[in-house]
Amino acid sequence: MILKKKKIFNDFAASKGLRSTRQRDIILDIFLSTHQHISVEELYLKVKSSNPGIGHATVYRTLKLFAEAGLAREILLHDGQTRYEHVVAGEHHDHLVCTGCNLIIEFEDETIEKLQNEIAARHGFLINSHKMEIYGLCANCRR
Amino acid sequence: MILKKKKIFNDFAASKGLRSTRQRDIILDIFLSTHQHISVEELYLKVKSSNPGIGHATVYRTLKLFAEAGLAREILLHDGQTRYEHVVAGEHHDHLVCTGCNLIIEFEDETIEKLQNEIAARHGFLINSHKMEIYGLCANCRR
DNA sequence: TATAAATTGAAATTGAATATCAAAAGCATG
DNA sequence: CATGCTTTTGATATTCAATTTCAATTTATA
Repeated sequence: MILKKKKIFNDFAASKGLRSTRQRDIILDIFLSTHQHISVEELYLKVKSSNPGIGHATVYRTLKLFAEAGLAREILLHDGQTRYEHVVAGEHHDHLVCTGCNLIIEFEDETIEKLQNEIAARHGFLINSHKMEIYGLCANCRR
Repeated sequence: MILKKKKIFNDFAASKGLRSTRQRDIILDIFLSTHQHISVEELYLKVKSSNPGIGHATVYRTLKLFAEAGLAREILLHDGQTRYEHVVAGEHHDHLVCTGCNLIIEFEDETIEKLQNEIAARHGFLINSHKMEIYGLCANCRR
């Protein structure tokens, strides 16, 4: 699984004529070891703790590459930080976001995906990606 | 319609103990006269052209009030600018965004809304709002 | 190994958004 | 309508994420 993702990135790098560097390997390893929805800053700190030499800009640049390669997806929630989540082939999930405690629950719904395709087709759109977030209060915060 | 919205804002202001000011009236007028998805900067420039005295900060502050009052909704697309769209009571639409030319098409789908409610219920969520954006290429850009 | 090209990282820069705070304006009261 | 209190405004400074710059380093290839 992780190996497969590394291969995806290597293939992407090769096809783009990118060079293989120690920094990108490290950042990829650490990104793959994280949970969902990590912000660039969070990942940067994680990287920095084991590899103090790696700079800010490199983490930003590298995450953009991961997104281009199809390994990661940028998500904008409402805290002013860009976050990245893992892309799992053939799977797309959306988010329930609790405005009380910032809990994020992922869900997947095939019917919604289908409807999206229909809507896009109706407007002549070729879908590349989508995102959906539902905001509200989770069971805990409702009390 | 516009009058109704002004009333909504006035009622909101009254309930919050906010004062009625020339600036807020002007910004509301101009906001109501705009098309969908205006960025704060765009609105600021519009306001400034007829009322050079009105400041940056006031436009930001006032748009936040409109959102609180339920007249406007913040949307984050992918250009680093916060945009505001008009909220129409009882109606919610989502967006098809063309990554080629930045065309934005609105759509509404009741079935999706229903599914969202079911999903939320399944997780014990109380929905407050949601947003959905589908990214891809519009009919023109596909060619 | 030498060369050319890509990559890195520190620092500077950008740009959106917010905070600060003195001056101005709104509002209630006498 | 003058007074006094509070909110609001706007110029400016500040914050903070993200990007750009560019000299030094590293990688790939011959």
